[in-house]
Amino acid sequence: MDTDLAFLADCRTRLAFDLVSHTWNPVVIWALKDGPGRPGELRARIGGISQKVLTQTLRRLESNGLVTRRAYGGSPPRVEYELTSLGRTLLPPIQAFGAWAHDHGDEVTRAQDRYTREA
Amino acid sequence: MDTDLAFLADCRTRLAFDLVSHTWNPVVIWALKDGPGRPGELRARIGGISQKVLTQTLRRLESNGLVTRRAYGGSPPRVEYELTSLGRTLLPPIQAFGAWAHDHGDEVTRAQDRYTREA
DNA sequence: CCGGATCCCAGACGATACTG
DNA sequence: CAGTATCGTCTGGGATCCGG
Repeated sequence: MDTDLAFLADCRTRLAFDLVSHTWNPVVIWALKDGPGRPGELRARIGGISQKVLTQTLRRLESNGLVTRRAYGGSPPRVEYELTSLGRTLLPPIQAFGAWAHDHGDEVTRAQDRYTREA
Repeated sequence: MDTDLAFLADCRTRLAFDLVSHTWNPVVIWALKDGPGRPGELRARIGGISQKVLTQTLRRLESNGLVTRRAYGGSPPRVEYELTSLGRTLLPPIQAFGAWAHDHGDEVTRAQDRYTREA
């Protein structure tokens, strides 16, 4: 019963999955793993994310206590985002998925192809 | 650079996150972890999932090669879903998130409260 | 350079009713 | 009991323009 079903019925668990279930959350977290970053810089590291969505994502992460936003006034404006210690604790689980993807990604792709062909 | 950025730029990695980023995917996978299950039964185990969404989710998992669907004809109809071996390899990563939620879920909740109060 | 405001689309999810 | 169809809602995400 420990890691059994209460496991998923548990609200906190759902909460954790919500964190990952936003497409860009894990991507942005990972992009910050090596240290603070500025929005423009992050956009460059991550490919294919619009500026608006990046901001949204960072704000969301901030509201969850995973990221801090520091603004230095002035012109041009300068902003830096950084993982909190809480945010850093999420790196290993994210990494676990990355490793899984590395090991089994092809199988999923093949399964999809097979499924499509049979349909 | 290994687990660095190519990590997330990689399409296969995105693919893995897509698997989890559907709200119900991990929940259903976890509900199947102890063996095959019938839809009605699964709905009972999982709380708050509609029948339609459960079917959708199972089909999606099937199309990704994570679950098999076996139909025994007759009346009343009998169907069983079961994790594939590929699907089972996803259990540890999912469990990693569950563990994280168990350990840090409260902190996220508190962070959210703090954020809301400040806003 | 940052990021807010707006318009727009796709799809995830729910409720219900209906077929086999 | 399993599954489909339909209708409706809501939100994530993309594109773009504008202001600080």
